[in-house]
Amino acid sequence: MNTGARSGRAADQIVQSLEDRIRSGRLADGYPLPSERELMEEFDISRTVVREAVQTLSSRGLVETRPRYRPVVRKPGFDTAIATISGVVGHLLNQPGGVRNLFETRIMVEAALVREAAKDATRDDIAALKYALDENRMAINDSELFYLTDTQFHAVFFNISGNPVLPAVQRAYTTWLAPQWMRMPRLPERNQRNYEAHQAIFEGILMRDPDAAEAALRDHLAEAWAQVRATFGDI
Amino acid sequence: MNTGARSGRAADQIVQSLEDRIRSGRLADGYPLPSERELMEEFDISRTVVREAVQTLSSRGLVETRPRYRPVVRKPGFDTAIATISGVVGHLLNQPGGVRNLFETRIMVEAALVREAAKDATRDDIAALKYALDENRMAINDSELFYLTDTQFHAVFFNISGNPVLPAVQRAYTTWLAPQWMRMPRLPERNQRNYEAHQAIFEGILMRDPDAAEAALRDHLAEAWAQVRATFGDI
DNA sequence: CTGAATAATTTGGTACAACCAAACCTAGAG
DNA sequence: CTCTAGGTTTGGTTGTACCAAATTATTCAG
Repeated sequence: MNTGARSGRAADQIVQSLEDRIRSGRLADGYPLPSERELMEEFDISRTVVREAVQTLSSRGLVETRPRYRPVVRKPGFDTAIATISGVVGHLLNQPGGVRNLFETRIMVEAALVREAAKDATRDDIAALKYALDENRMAINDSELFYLTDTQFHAVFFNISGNPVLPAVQRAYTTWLAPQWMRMPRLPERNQRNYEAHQAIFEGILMRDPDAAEAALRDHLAEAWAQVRATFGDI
Repeated sequence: MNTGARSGRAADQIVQSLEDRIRSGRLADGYPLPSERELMEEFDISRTVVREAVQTLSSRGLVETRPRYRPVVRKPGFDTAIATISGVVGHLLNQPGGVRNLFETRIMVEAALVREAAKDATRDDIAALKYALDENRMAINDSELFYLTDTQFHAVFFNISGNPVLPAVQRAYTTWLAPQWMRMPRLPERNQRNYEAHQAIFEGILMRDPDAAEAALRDHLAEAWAQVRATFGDI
């Protein structure tokens, strides 16, 4: 059937339909989509449209496509949402002030989290912090490992509230800001200083002193930023 | 030339190339993309691949496509990034606790902004707040207008820092949470209470008292949330 | 000469058939 | 039972063709 350009959007109906199936679970998470040829029969459309629909689903993060593999259904999570905008963010970060603007929001968010931690952290939360801090200390002489434990330490703050948005946000920050960090010289003495900064934040939380904890966090991140600037100049 | 499936990604190269041209300005913002047939000649590929590339660009927000019109180049901004994930976010909000999780992050972010405002707001910032507050008061009896001025008042906080990410974030919050707000009964007495809450926040900032301002903001948003729950139940 | 009506051309949306190469599946050899 | 060889399915790509809307060129009335 050749109906030409009806409304200009044949693929959208397919997208809608598949979207419903994914949300309802009729297309189960982790399983491959029906083959393109099956879909074109089922919906009575050309493969062109099927492929367009699949691509749309892919760009919305509802299916995961690798070249030459069957698309795999993915029920979207917050990480999916973040991955979706990574492309655009890449552009924004390359603009003047892009990295700085993003990093500033990170400071703001994490400062808020640290305050909340200082006010509300449970015994378990503090134990988690202590553990992460110890891991961090033991990695001072291994810069690769230190980077990991550093991230882990900060991650604790994003996990405390239990709100699933926040860990995703942290992963976004680390992903997007990683290119800068990765290309910076790894100096053990910096590790030492960073560890001490972490310790100061931890102290503030232990003391239930939001202002002190926040101040320590801000110092820490401001210094990190200064190091970035010293390496890359104004970005 | 039929080279079959070489590497599985012909469109990606085109996307890359066009992306560069957009970023460098050789494809100027606001102008239409070359026609599909021109592109297929220039890159020596089939129209299928051209269309696929264009769709990818569209999904990344680098071009704006309307059915039957030439795609228009759009240099991405933070709003573009937000628009890109709106689809996925829609899914997430329909999940249990989705709205709540998002609203909680909004409280957190805005609380942080209010604190910063209380600490650092300039004379101009405070004037802007005062103006928004007055507009808000004068709209108490017009629920439609009140909603607007309400949003405007909160917007001031997202603008103070000058970081362009934050206004985009606020637009995202208002867009994504609007469906709930829109369907809630508009009662003048609620307008009155909300105005008073805004006033309290403003007072806190005027007094340079971050704790007071934050507390007022949290009360305000918590009450808004309570109203949402009263209307929709657990969501 | 101007402006509106009209014709010609371009361009995006869709369909269909065919081909390649990688992934997948199946059956037979070891 | 494992492993390999071969055939089959499937995604990636091309080319051609057609329709209808958008754009441009042309014509003609005022």
